Amino acid sequence: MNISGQAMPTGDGSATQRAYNTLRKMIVTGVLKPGEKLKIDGLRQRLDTGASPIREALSLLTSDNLVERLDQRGFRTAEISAENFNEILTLRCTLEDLALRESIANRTQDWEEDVVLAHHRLRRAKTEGSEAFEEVHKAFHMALLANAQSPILMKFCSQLYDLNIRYRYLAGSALNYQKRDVGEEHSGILEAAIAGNTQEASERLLTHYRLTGEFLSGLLGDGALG
Amino acid sequence: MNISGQAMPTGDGSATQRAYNTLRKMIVTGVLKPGEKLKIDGLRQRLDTGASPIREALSLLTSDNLVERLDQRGFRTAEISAENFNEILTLRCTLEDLALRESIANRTQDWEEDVVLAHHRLRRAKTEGSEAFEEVHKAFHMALLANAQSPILMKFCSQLYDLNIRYRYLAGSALNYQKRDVGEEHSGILEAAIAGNTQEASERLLTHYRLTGEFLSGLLGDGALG
DNA sequence: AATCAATGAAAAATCGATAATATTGAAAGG
DNA sequence: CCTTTCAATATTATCGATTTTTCATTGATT
Repeated sequence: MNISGQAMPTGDGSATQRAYNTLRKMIVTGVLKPGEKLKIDGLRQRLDTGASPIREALSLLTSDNLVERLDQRGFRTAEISAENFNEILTLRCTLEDLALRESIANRTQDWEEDVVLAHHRLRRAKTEGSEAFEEVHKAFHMALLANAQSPILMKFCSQLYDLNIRYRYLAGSALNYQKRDVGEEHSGILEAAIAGNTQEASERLLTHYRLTGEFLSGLLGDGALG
Repeated sequence: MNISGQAMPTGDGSATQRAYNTLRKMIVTGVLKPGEKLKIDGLRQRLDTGASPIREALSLLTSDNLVERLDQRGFRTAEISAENFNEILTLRCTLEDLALRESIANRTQDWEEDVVLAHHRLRRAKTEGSEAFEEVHKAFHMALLANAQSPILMKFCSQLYDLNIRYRYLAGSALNYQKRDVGEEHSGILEAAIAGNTQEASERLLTHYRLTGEFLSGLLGDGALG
């Protein structure tokens, strides 16, 4: 398991793992649209690989809730909906809250350093919305939770993070209209966490998520997405 | 998705799905031991099918945390440990508590009938420990949660249920030495749930899990398992 | 006009064979 | 005696071809 807690194949070892990484990115970033039929042959050509790696990668993605498998009728990307989004947001808040509190309860110097480092990288990554930014953003949030010593919980959080970020990508540039100081929000969470201030860290984290959540939820309700 | 909320292939349609169902059962029931190497060729012969369905089934099981995928070194069943067990128990209690409360909050006549029916089938299934019993037992617990209207949460609970039941199977007959009236525990949960008594239902459910949990945890600590 | 069955095309699922990779065990060297 | 190296073996991963299933279209029948 990698740093994010996701059961993500490492690097570019096998064709299956390359396919998994590529497809996951394509779905999360919206290159493959929600509900889109995923034809094996099309993907095979697109990723320049055989059918077996594609099928295996899609099987893995099925259990990440990013792909649906229809018995004998192939695969398609998961649909989006306001209900689905709200479910993700709610679960995320519950599980990350749990993980963060546990993480802080177990806090060690090593963990504090990891979190500070992750935060530094996040600050350095200027362009919000870019692929590089999203990567360090996720890394920061996962680092906060990593000390909970709970691999399954981490995996759930990582999965939910990806499901959520998919909606962020779909909203695209609309998100930039938000008048928020996200950097300030991150710093606040970091400070509270390393100070061992569980309650405040949790509140700040959940607010951080809910602010984006309400905004996206509004877009979904208007039918601006999908 | 089926009644349990698990992303389980339906029936015996494709070879992949048969393989998935069979392998999952074999792992959960301990026919395949924890940490055991899963050689493609061996399974291929054992299940009388090709390598592709086996590999796909194993990929699916990977994301259920029942199988580990080692880059270019094949598959093996997930290891067991006291930490892993405790993590499963803790998460299960948190998530099922959440789901049950939501389920009760949304309660409808249809749901009540579903739960009563599931409970009846559970009572009728005499022989505890048998495969048939375990099936209706899971069905009962999932029925309790089903009304939470939260597919992802259901899937998590179903997954955790299977992970947990695996330890129960490994403990095997040792469990029978417990002096408990499990039937009474189930009835208590049922009554509280359909009466809309959220707090009591939740407490009874968690006690139900923790009683078994403590017992199993004891066995694990003694090194009686694994 | 609507329903149903047959047909052909498209796609998915599966198989068998091959290529790539890891593991094992024996021999050589320190 | 232990470690390292290398070849033989076992196993995984992947490909290309075949089989099976689904889907869409057409034409017949009620």
